[in-house]
Amino acid sequence: MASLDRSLIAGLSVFEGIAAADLDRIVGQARSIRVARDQSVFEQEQEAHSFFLLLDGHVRVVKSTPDGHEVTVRYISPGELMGIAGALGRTTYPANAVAAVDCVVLAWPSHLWPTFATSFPSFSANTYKMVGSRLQDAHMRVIEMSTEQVEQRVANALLKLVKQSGKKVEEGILIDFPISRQDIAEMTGTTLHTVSRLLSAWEDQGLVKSGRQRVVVVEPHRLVVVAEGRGSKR
Amino acid sequence: MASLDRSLIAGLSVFEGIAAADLDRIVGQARSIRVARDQSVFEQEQEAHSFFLLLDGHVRVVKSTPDGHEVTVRYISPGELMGIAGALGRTTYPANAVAAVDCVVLAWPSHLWPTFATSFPSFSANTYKMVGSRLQDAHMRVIEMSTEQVEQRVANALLKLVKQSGKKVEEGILIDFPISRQDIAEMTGTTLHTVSRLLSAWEDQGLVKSGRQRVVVVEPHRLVVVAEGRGSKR
DNA sequence: GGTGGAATTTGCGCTAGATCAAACACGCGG
DNA sequence: CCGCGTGTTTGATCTAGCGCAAATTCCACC
Repeated sequence: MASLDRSLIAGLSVFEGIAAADLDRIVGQARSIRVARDQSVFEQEQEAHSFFLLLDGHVRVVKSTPDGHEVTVRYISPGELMGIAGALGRTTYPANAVAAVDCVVLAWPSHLWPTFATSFPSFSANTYKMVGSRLQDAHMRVIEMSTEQVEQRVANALLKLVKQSGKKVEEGILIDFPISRQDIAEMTGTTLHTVSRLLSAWEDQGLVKSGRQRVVVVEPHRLVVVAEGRGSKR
Repeated sequence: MASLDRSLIAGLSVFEGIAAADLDRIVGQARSIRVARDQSVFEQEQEAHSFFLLLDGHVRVVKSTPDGHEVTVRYISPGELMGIAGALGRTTYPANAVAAVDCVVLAWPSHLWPTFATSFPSFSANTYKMVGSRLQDAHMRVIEMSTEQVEQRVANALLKLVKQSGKKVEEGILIDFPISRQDIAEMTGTTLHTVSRLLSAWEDQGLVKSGRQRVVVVEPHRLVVVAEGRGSKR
């Protein structure tokens, strides 16, 4: 196994407040895995043998319903933990995690979690803080779904993606991984058709520029206006 | 202050695996509070000075949006923790908690959380397990909102309430606290009008019996059929 | 350079459910 | 027992956005 360096994880907010020596001990027990685009990191209902840290790439976390619907729960960015089912008392993964692009992840066996949690209190505190913010996110999603219309939800989703993985390009801010209309639909609880119509309309107004699996937000602030329901309509 | 007895909390799943002496120490630091119906236990954005355990009654956890919408996040039943913002690294409460009926709660100052967590590992494990299942719940809600229609969501909400707080009466299973059409609408992301129409229809079919702030589920299994989208329609 | 498949666009009709509006019942306090 | 307020029912419209269908564009690979 290639030697893993603590520099891989030093500076990540999850590992904040942990001594260098401890970082070494932590990294020492991980193995690093390369995951090709469209391959899955872990799968819904599968035994949760490991938990993961995304080092590079982007991962889409998706839940499938029995009746064949797919709902995207979140996108994971580099530096984030995923698959921490064990820390929450679960024995199986609650969702599928699939690589949106080629990715590099670190994996630790789940049985290390209790040890880590007691040996490195700030690690566990940071992790639960993150869990808290995900709970928060999920509640926000519920609220959005209950009170906002599709147009606002899609605008919000784009803004969230921009904030998370925006990359400056000359035309504006590019969402830095391939994302289809269908993907956006699964994030917002609508259909690819409606997303397509919205993007077309926004493109006409100069808010965004989009192509096949590619979205560039040209005028974020005007998109914010739409997200708040103060768009041209209404 | 009346002496609080460890029997108040022994047997609750959150305190599972904790020695009697420790239970005494835990209870010893709590104060018990009576909360009248419609009064709030804690409020959104307020400083999270305490966390709570509901001993008796039912509490509705509601989030308010800036534009005046209210979304019910969950109902708390006796034995459940609430307001554990501190455990998740938050300093303010994320929602309002209002008593659906007269309630009795135990309250601990938030600053005790870190001590409790390290002194009673199983307490913290149990708590995070509960957080995990709430995260799970929230995701389920998002999925429901994205993929199911109102009829199914309302049926699901009733079934959840029945499971949580159902009380057998001669006509069927009563939801054991006052709940209005409006309340159900806020749980399911719809309007009181639609809820009223659904309940009327179900009453005609003999699935439920309902009155002012009162719902009795007569035939749970048939309601399950509706919840799964295999109702008479479609 | 062509070609097949996937992603996208766009039109059209339709319906679930919101919105608006009004009448109604229940239960409480006087 | 009466009235009043809050919760509920029910009707009548109106529309956002879904479902279906067909045309089109783009890309990857041969």
